[in-house]
Amino acid sequence: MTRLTLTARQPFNFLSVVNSHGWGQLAPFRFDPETETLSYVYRFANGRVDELRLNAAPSGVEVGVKGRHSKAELGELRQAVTWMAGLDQDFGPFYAACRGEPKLARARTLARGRLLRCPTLFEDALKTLFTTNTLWAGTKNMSAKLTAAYGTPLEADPAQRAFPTPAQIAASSPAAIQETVRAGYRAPAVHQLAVRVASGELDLEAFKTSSLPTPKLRKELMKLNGFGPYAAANLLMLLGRHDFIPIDSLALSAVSVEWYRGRPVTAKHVERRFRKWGEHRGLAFWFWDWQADQ
DNA sequence: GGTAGACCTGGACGC
DNA sequence: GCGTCCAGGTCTACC
Repeated sequence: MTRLTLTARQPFNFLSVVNSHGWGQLAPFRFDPETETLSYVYRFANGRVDELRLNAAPSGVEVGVKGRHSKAELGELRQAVTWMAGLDQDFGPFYAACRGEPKLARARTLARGRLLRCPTLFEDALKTLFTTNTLWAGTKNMSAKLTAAYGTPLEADPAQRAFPTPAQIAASSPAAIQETVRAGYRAPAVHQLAVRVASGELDLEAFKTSSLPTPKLRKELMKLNGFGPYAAANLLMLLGRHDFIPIDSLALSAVSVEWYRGRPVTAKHVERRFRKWGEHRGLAFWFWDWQADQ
């Protein structure tokens, strides 16, 4: 077993990352609450597949992976986990903005702000697509079925698979994806995204380091088939851009209970309530202590 | 710019 | 076991 200890910018809380949103429940992630271990079946750039085991370390994250690995593989692993757990993200300006707001009083003490991410934006994009117009059980199902149908198996335990690459999905067809993944009308969008990325026509990963202003980046994301305002805002949050709020039905309901005595509200009401948080809008919304949660 | 309806799946419910 | 209803964002057509 190889063990790496990666240091995070402080404050950092491993469980806050794991529990930041539901990604830890989506294949090929798996979380064991007893040991507080987050597992992920990772596919290296050279095609090798291994299971990563992530645990809290005093100053960041400890990564365990079976077998011997080359220097290049370990370097790739460091880079991947740093991205996934947002180890180098700085939330100082957000915490400063939270001062004086009781509804965000716990943000700094719990080191909230980081959102668990997948190694590739392609995987985050497909999972975001799987959250649209369905219940959470459906999102989990579609992620699990896509991984099981197209991902490369782990040699030691073939029941476990890595998330499929764009090429693996592109080699299939929308009809096959609809049938095996039960993705419904989303299947053509899933296949089209995979084909565009696999062919090199679309460099999704470049969005991670894009210098485009957030509104322009949002426009680019909304050009993708199946990505409307909610999905684009969700991906922007994962990219560390927090200017837009992913407004779904739960968001409308939470804002309705919080400020409008349960009366129906629209996206404009949500935006109005969080306008003052500027570039931290998404974070303020995401980590707000909602009445509806109590 | 706003609204209505179609797109799919799976869970809940009634019979 | 079967049929019906409902929740969930995006897209398109229409006003």
